[in-house]
Amino acid sequence: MGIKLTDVAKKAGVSATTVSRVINNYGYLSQKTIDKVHKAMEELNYQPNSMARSLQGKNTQLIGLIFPTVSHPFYGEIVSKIETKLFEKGYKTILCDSANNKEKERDYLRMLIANKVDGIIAGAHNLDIIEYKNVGLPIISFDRYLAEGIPIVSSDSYQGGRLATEQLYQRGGRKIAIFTGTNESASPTNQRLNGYLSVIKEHHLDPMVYHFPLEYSPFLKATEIRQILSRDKIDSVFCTDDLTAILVINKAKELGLEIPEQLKVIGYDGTEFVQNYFPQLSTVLQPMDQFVDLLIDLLMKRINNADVELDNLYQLSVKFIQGQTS
Amino acid sequence: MGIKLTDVAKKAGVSATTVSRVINNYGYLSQKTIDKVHKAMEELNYQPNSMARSLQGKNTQLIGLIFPTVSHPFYGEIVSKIETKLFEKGYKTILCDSANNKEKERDYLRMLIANKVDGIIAGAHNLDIIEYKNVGLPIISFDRYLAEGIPIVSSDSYQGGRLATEQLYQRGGRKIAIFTGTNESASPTNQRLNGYLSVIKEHHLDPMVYHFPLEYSPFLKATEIRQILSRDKIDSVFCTDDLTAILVINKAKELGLEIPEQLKVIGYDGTEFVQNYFPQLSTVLQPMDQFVDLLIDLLMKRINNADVELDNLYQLSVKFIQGQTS
DNA sequence: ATGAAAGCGCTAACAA
DNA sequence: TTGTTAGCGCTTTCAT
Repeated sequence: MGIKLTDVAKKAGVSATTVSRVINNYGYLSQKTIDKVHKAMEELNYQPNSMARSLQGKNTQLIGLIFPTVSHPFYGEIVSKIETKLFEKGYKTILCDSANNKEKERDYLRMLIANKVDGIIAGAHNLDIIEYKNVGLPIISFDRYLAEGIPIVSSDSYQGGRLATEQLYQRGGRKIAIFTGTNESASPTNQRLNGYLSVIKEHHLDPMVYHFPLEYSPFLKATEIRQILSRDKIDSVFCTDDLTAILVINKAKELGLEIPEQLKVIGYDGTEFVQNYFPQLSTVLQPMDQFVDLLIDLLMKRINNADVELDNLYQLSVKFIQGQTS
Repeated sequence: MGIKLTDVAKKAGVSATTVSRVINNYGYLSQKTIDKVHKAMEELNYQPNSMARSLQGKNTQLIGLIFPTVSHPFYGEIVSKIETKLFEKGYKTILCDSANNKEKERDYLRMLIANKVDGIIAGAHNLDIIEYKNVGLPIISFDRYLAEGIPIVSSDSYQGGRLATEQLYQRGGRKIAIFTGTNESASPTNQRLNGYLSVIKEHHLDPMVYHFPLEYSPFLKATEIRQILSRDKIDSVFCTDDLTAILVINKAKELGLEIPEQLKVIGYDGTEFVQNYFPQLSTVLQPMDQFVDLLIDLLMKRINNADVELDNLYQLSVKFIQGQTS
């Protein structure tokens, strides 16, 4: 293997203990010794072995991130932000793209335990609640219900759903549809639907709810959207994510529908990516940076004190962004 | 800490060694013992400590991935694919978003060494070559020159550049511009420019080369693109990445330019994301899955035999995808 | 101010 | 077929 502590000790003419003290900046040391050791470390290009360090029961400074996939710009963006902030705090990130696959998620969870990560931030779940309960590690969840006692950070999806739907109504929409994912009753995301329904009800409109299974490919989804748009009388669509909204816009154009005159579209997420490359899209902006700050703050609290009292749900407020599609 | 091997040994009434043998499926064991141990492991919900294992000098089964940022769909997609494939092979992925930041990249490199990763796949570099040379770990590079002896996997950028430019010419383009990144002479990416130049020369056209610094925000880039489009006489643009192409299309629309009649645009990358959500874009498709397979194959070869002879450069062929923007 | 020795959880000779 | 023992690289009492 590489250069180790004893090599440095030998070179500097001191004991291993002393080198360890220098590295950890701990105990009494003469400046002369410190310099000697530093010099030896540099000459040997020495890197302490993290494995050996964490064997003592010290923190691994490793955090597991479980998200569906970073190939999705929304998750890519939040993962990137989390990773960056964690790195600044001296943590490394183990990336786990669960791919919405139960087996893979279970394997990952095991692996993270085996690797003695200090904590987990999870934005995906397909496992039974019990499996998350048994992890016995600090976990914070993003936008999903995992298990009792695991705090959830999410946007105020109910308000977000209301905001988008109300906008569509104000702009003249009367046949307002919602395009959303599969019904996961316990997750905050589902509140977008409830927000939509409440506004629909207030205005005495007919709800038009379309569910798209998670495992649908974008192509399949697009095909179905095209069918819906050409078949059903719809003048407005609230999509519970921006990418679906983009599909709707593409298909509407193919069908010769004028946007926003004949069809109004509002998305949900408002990533930097969408703001930069699809600035025309009206959307509900989720506070990504606040998510990240809060997720990490909460996780750090749990890591430093496993018994700290945390709320079950943290809801951050959203903002409507007026584009040209509504 | 958690449950350890000796706890299992005690519970099963055997020695630690025996438990170790069961875990590693190694040496002679009676079925009875195996069952006993398995039973104890399950009852205790035991997970071996990877740290302790790798201290013996065994592989950590950890791979470091250094890429600019997974918030970019191209890198998000390739990182996601790499991660998935590595996981299937029993490796875990440490994600390093270098953010094109020299300090961060250096810190990451140190950290990966300290964590004794088995290898590195790097798709970013801002460090001096010497630093990569000194890593002393299997490294494979994606699309960048890192140092002598570190194999590069990339698309055939020269051909790609020719392909796109030739297409623009065939479709009637005579004022063909290229929008590209900063000049990094040693990197394959730069060959896209050379491919462009060669076709321009063949047809006796004037080269129109626009460089955009890497650190430009999309907004800044868009502003500049708008200026260029309204100021200079250009009838075609070859963008060396798809996102820039999207910006060009957005700004062209703002300026009332008809696409492809008044302005033809071709991008480069052809991620699944762009194919799904921007199907109208003409682009040069990079073979993502082949990249991933090759990167991992090469890395595994180096991991299993540090002295294995590998080529310096692996160029995979690209494919032109005809959309509606050219 | 520094060093010797024990031990973190696991594996691998070597014995039995 | 199983157990004993030493040791991976580092930290941490306890001495000196």
